[in-house]
Amino acid sequence: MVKLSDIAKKLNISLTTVSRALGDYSDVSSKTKELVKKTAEEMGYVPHKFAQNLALKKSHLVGLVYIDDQRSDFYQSFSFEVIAGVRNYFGKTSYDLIIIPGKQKNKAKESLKKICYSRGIEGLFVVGVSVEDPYIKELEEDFIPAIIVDYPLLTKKVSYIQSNNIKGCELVVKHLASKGHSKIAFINGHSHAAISITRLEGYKKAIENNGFSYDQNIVKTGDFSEKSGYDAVKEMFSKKLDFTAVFAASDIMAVGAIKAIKESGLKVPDDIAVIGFDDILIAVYSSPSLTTVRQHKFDLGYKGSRELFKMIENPDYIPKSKRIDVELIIRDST
Amino acid sequence: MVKLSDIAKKLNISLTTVSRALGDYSDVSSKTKELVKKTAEEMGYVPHKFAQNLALKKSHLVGLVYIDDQRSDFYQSFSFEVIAGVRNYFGKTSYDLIIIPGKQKNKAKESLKKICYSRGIEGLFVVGVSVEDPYIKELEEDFIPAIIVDYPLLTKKVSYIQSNNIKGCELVVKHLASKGHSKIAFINGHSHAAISITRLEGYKKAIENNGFSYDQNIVKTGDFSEKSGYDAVKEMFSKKLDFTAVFAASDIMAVGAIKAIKESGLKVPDDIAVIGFDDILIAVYSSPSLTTVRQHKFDLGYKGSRELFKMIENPDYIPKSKRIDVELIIRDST
DNA sequence: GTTTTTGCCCAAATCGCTTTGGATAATATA
DNA sequence: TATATTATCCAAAGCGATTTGGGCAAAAAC
Repeated sequence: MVKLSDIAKKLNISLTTVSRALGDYSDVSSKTKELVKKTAEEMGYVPHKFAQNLALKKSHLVGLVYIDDQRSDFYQSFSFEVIAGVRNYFGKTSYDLIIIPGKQKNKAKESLKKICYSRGIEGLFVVGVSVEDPYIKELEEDFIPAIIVDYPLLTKKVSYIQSNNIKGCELVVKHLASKGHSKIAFINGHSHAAISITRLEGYKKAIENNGFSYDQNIVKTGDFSEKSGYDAVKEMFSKKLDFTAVFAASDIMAVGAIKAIKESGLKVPDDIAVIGFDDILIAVYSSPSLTTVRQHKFDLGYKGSRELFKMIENPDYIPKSKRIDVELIIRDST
Repeated sequence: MVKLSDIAKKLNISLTTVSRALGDYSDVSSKTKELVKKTAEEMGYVPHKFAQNLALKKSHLVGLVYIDDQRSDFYQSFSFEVIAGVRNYFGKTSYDLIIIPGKQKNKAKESLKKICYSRGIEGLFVVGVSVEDPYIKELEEDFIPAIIVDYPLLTKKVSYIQSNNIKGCELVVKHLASKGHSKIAFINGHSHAAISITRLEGYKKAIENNGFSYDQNIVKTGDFSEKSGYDAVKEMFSKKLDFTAVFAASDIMAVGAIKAIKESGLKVPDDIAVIGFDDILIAVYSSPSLTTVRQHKFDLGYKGSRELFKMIENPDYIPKSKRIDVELIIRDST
């Protein structure tokens, strides 16, 4: 590896001058600058980031915290796209993305703080951690700028971003209402996810806004899995509850719901309409294809990163929480 | 941040001794060692990796190169799981994973070499790059240990890992044969993917092994997209070609094939059986659910990383290419 | 009672870069 | 002509660790 001192030696000038020439400082003559730059190029000089970072006390590193639990079908689709947004945004900056090691069986998680301090990480982008994740506790200590997806934590250094869930619910109910549905069952996700609360709230609000009455009986709690969607519908059938549409808080649960409905000899959407939430890949390929609320996952990552970037670059910046617009994607299940 | 010198000052011993005590060197008395360790703990000392790396000339960084092209449904499912394996493996080592910036529109990709050199990256895990990707050219220069998924490049420092595609094809044909099929159409992926060649070869071999004859007419080339699977089947229908089963080189194309078959009023699997490749999420949720060759994506990542690790730790190690076993997952489409 | 070994500790150099605080010579000002 | 500016350049001090090569006293060997 060629280093500054190599260039200096070759050109018979000081290392300092080489450094300053490459940095376009004004106290280097343009002749020298050009010469240095040309030689640097020729010699294939590439600055050594570690050394730079050490000297500058800046790591230019953003940590990426995410879940890749194999059992979680959802995060596979969701996180990947969010991360694509993060990657895209930071790809344009001078920051690199480093993956924070995930859970290791047997081994207790290393503390976030240690990980960050030891690598000089300057900010954290967090997606897919659940309420009880120990990382959340640490984040609350407010020791590093961070942006969290779907977990409402707002402190001096930490903020969050999420889709406009309330609007999503409103869109769903309005759409179903326009199709003549008034008895809309709701299958919510588990309470480990902060969004579940919001979505329930959104559902209630939308039900009322559209002049329907909230019926506790047709509101079920699943766990975002296909089976839980399936079970919820089965249960409502067995109780002979009255509903003509099912709104599931995730596409995967919606798919489960459809399965249960089909098994009962009913048709989607003719007998019962089904709507999901997320618009992950499955929504397109399920049959019937799924009407759903699209979350702009890439944007969650991209715009969240933009906010994080501001926080990192300007320590005085007070972060705001962000809300990303959602969109109703109408397909064959309604 | 507390550093070695802080501990040294507090304990009134030299910085050297502190460093060596923490490093468990034998030339430090056990009394001092304990004392140092205790104080380090108390003071919340965390070693500064940059400084360590600078001194050790080791970055402990592995670069992750992958595609997150939004149009590519496949890589979303595939890469994520592979990366999960990579993350899991390296999570157990002292190496961190850094994400190599992806393509930026307008901006030419920075050369891999520069990226690696400037960050001192010690190895590369590559997944999802296509044949004509400029990165591949650079990798051929053999400048850094690397493992590539599904691209057969074997040099002194670079190796690859892939599923046992040949066996996958064999399993498929044998399974279909056992169901009484002998006219098995094949929809291959595009030739930008190195695996397409292997899979075609595997198909041919399997066809012959099972005593059938290879019929050029029912072998089509798609591009891994749903539409291409759909089109291929439509075309074969329009040509009134004779086949009772379709083997698609990807689940997504298989889904397209199913769609085309259904549209023609035929039933899957009763009239025509369909088999895919990959076993991505969609396979479970499509209807009928898809019989497919499961690639153990996590293993590709995990075992590939293990090989990469060896290559990094031991520069003399001659890398071998790896083959990961596949598994036929029988569902409702056959 | 010397000499050697051993145990324990540390000053200083190094990794590759940035930055501070002059130094020097050329140019402008008085 | 003497002085003040300005334009260029550079030596040296960090950044926070590791490592080399002694140093020194106590213990072991002679």
